[in-house]
Amino acid sequence: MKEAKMEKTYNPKDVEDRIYKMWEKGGYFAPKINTKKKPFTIILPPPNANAPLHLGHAMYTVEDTLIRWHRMLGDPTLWLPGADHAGFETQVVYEKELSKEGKSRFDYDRETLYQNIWDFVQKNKSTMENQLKRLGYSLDFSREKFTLDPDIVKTTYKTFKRLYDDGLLYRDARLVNYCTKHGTGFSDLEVEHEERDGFLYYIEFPVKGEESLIIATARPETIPGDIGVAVHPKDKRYKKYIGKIATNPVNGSSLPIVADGFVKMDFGTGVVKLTSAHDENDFDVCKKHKLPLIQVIGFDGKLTKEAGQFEGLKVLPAREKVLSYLKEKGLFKKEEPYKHAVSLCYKCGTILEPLPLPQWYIRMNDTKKSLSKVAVEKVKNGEIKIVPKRFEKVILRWLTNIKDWNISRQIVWGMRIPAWECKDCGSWVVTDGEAPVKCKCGSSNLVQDSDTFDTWFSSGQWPFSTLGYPNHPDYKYFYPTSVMETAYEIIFFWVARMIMLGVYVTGKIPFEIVYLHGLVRDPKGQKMSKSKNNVVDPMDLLDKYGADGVRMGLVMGNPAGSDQSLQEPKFIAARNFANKLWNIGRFILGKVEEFGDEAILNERADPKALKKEDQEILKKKIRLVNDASKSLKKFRLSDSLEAVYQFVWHEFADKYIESVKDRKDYEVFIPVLLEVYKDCIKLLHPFIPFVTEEIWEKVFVNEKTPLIVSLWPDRQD
RNA sequence: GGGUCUGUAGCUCAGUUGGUUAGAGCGUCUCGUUGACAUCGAGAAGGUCAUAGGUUCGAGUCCUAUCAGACCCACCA
Repeated sequence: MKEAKMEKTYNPKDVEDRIYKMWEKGGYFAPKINTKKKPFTIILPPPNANAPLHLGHAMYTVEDTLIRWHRMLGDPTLWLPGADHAGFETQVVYEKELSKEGKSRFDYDRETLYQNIWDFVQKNKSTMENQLKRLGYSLDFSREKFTLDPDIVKTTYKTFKRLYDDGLLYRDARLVNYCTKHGTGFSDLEVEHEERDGFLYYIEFPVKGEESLIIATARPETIPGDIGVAVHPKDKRYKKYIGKIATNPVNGSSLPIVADGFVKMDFGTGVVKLTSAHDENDFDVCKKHKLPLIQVIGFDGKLTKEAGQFEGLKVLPAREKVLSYLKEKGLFKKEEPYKHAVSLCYKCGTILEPLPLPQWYIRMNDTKKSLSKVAVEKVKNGEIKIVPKRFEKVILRWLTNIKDWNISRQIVWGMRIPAWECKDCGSWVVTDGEAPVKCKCGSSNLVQDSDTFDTWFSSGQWPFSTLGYPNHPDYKYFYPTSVMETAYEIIFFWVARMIMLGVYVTGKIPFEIVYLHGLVRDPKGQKMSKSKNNVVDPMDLLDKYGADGVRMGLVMGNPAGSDQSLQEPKFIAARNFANKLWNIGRFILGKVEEFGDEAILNERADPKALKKEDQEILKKKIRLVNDASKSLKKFRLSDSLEAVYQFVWHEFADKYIESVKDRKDYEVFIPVLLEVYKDCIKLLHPFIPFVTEEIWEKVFVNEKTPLIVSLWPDRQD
């Protein structure tokens, strides 16, 4: 009893590390597989292994709360940690590091660059692990995974090959959203759109044997790459032009005039120039009318030799030069202000150029067994539930309008695509990772695609690849997982793709519930970003308020799916609450000491001796257990925590404990104190694990097992 | 162009299927307490729940419109 003395205030720093090590040593994070019980599983959204954790990652607290709750319910509970190599993101971060040393990625060959990034990532990975531990997360690190672990890579490759064999994967030279600064293409999702003020330029295109056509364009610099002109088939104004030949006003080339329904008669002059290689609509139309591709903008962002006299100019200077050339020739008619959306690189804001580049695409929406259709079904029929519900509409909308997914990236960092091109017959050999010996044409002149996967292609398979699909006992037992908890920001990037790939590969849903949390913003409600210099390091908060304070401060008053702005008073209140809770323990031990009867710690009160206030508080406690549990079942974590908070502070402490101070019948009220206190400690443990575990050790000295594996109040015998 | 969300006490926000005097934290004011806790207690002030209609016996909660703000999606030259 003496060595269990409690300090006057709860000091997280003296406690957290020791308690966490005790949990780890006891092996409590690792579930015991019991086929008679339904497991509870969460796969941690793998943080990007290119930087320390940010405050948003502390929202993983929601997961730890659910995990600890289920562990206390007696479910075999697995929370599997991991880290994401985060292909493009990490390469960008690493290149920034390089530029600080005055270097760039071009100073290294592929292998060296890869190895350097690998080392960089390993360092970050171990920092992150320690940070996750400091937050108290009861992750089973014995099962930790990294997206570039050999078994994960193998699984990802197998999926790639299967998609290919099933006809759901193809290689095509379409126009890709290409960032000339980063030197890679993106999927549609990574493209940012922004309204910009620009001009619509009206240019005269001479036509043999007819009056000239006037064409409105926002991109005169692409005129050297024009390959045709289009009008609407029903447009009376231009009927007579169809089939005739217009002249390219810049280089005099011949431009067939075709009719196509895609032309908007009421836009501009109702005549469109066709730039096969730099506009998606035009690209499609040209394909239909068998007009060839002329690339006038290169992958370096400069005009190609196809642009003739404009070769070597960047896009905007080229625009000026072309316009002044046209003005000289008298073919420039007018310009008018024009607001339109431009596509930007989400990383650097560079205007993306649609450029023709062969990429691997996953077919999404155009076949019976399309990935998206199956995913839509699983959400619609309720097999997968989304919390909060409003995001169901969001994800369904996206899934039903989805386009084919470009998974090729022209970067080094990531999983190299297991596809080889035969340099003799031009066909491709796709494998599940092994280098092929020969092409079907017999040639062994095979060269591997230099591209890597979109990082989301591998993380999209995370729920089953981490569990060892298809044969590992973990996969067989823990899949489908129970909950996927993540930020609503990545619902398309990640959640939707996990559903599609999970169902496609395993035939089962990857998770039953999707719980989405919101952003953690700065105190003014601004998004945190390095450029705004308003980033709060979660580790600083940890030092100030303890892990419990940070966890509680983030969860309290924050319902699923809503953003919150960081409020220090919330963390202060949470820290104070931990201290209040702690002091209730001190009070009880003080009473035990006062009456000098330690045996009372093991005894129950005689029901007949209970006073009215004893019965009252016991009754209220039962109701509390009920309410708190119900809220957790509905994923209303904040409600659960708040109910306990109110009860502990304003019922138990302010009223009952005050009422007990003058009483002498300690053999009655001390057992009551202990009974109520114990259940409160349990109800709070999922939220604030450290202080509760420490109290458990100090006050409930006769308990056989640590609090982390004790039974939830309503599960007691 | 389409869609979603938000607007509740001075501040930051809860408020699940509509139901008695609308809640919390912080802040403010008064008083108390230094033997559980000053990271404390007792009490108080403070809200036409954005606005205008509607449904209902009854609406912060449902419907419509308006205003203000945030965000997401989108190939219209």
